[in-house]
Amino acid sequence: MPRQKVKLAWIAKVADRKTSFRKRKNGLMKKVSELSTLCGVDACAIVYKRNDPVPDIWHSPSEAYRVLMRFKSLPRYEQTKHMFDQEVYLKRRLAKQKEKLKREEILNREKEVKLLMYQSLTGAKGLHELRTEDFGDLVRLIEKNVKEVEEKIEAYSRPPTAPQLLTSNEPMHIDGGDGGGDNTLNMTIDDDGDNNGLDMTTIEALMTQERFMEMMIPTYQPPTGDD
Amino acid sequence: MPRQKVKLAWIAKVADRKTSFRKRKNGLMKKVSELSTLCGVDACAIVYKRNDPVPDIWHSPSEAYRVLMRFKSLPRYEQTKHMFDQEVYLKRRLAKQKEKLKREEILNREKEVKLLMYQSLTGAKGLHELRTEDFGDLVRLIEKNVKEVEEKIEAYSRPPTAPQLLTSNEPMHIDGGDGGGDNTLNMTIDDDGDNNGLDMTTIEALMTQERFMEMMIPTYQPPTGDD
DNA sequence: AACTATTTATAAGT
DNA sequence: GACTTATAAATAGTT
Repeated sequence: MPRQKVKLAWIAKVADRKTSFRKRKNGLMKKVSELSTLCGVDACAIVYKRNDPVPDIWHSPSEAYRVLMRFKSLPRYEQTKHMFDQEVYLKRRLAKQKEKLKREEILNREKEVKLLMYQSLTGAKGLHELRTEDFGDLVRLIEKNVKEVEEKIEAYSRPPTAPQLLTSNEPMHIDGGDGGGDNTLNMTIDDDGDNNGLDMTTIEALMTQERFMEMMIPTYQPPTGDD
Repeated sequence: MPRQKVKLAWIAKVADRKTSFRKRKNGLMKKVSELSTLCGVDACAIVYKRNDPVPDIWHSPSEAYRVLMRFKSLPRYEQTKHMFDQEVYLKRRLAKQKEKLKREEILNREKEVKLLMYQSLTGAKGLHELRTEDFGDLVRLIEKNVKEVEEKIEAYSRPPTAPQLLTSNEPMHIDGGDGGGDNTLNMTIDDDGDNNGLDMTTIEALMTQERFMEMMIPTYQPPTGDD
């Protein structure tokens, strides 16, 4: 798959197919050999080239034969028990990929909403331009941020003469706790549908508070006359 | 083989071996699948895990069974005809690697001798310091260079009013003709043992000729008073 | 199992 | 087809 990612489909051009076959058969045989050596297991591979009744087989003749006999002596049920087929195999890979995609989509959604929030706060985009489906998520993100800011204020305003004993498994954290790498407003959107009364009025009130905006956006500059 | 190149030997640590087995079996199955899809061939792989009588097998149950029956129906001679075994396989790889090594050694030797030549020419190393076994090769290299320089001089000094008709399969070439990539003094040492009379005196005579040295070494500076 | 630094495998091109 | 090269894939060790 170098130079270009190849589609997993029958190679139409004869020359290309032959070349690919030769290379990949060698690679496969090497892999079988390595697996067998490294892990000390019986393994064999059989490959029939087109128009050639004699297959290429990996493993010493005696061992391959032994492996095959071992297989043949199993009852049919056990033979097919651990067999993959194209469909089962691809379904597994597909399921795995879908899971991965889902994770990525969640992360993307977080970034999307965060961007919306910044755009709203800086006035680059008015709240009336928001799509309805974005609104709920945006509200939840803002609630989360507000809550964290409040916790931060609470933590800082606590009298230093009476330091709270922090337990080791609950350090004073202000991060969303989703395991994100950076420490800047990185928080998950808990999609539990619980919109507890934060509405447009609240948001617009927050937006008028420069102190809040300064905390939310490190690079925010309050409007001055010389702009 | 990431993080560290692994030795092709039985993995002693159980946990490592199990991990490697799982990963590599998956990889192998994927490879068989790809080979089968891309090249449209019948292929199957059978892997017996330790202490498990039921093997993991690649391919749809029906196809794998067909492949195995196809194999079983062959006469024993044909069955073993294309079989690899560890020994044969490793011998092939070894032979290939040895060939490669030989080529590299030849190229290394060329570079070594070329370096000796430069060192001798610049006086960084006196001819009396040369090991006997290097001397023959050095002489042959110098002879080759001299011959090529003479041919070049001949080619340039030919009267332009009577241009020679060059045949297409014999263009005016001054390179050593060994297929080397660059055009700078790249030539093979023909190890035919034919040392036809070029001796220390000839070499030392050449070394006193600044014009020759300038041609041999592009960066050569003739000694001046301000050095 | 997910991640990541590396080594391998390999598609094109020569 | 063998070699080279640039790139995709596999995977050893780590967390």
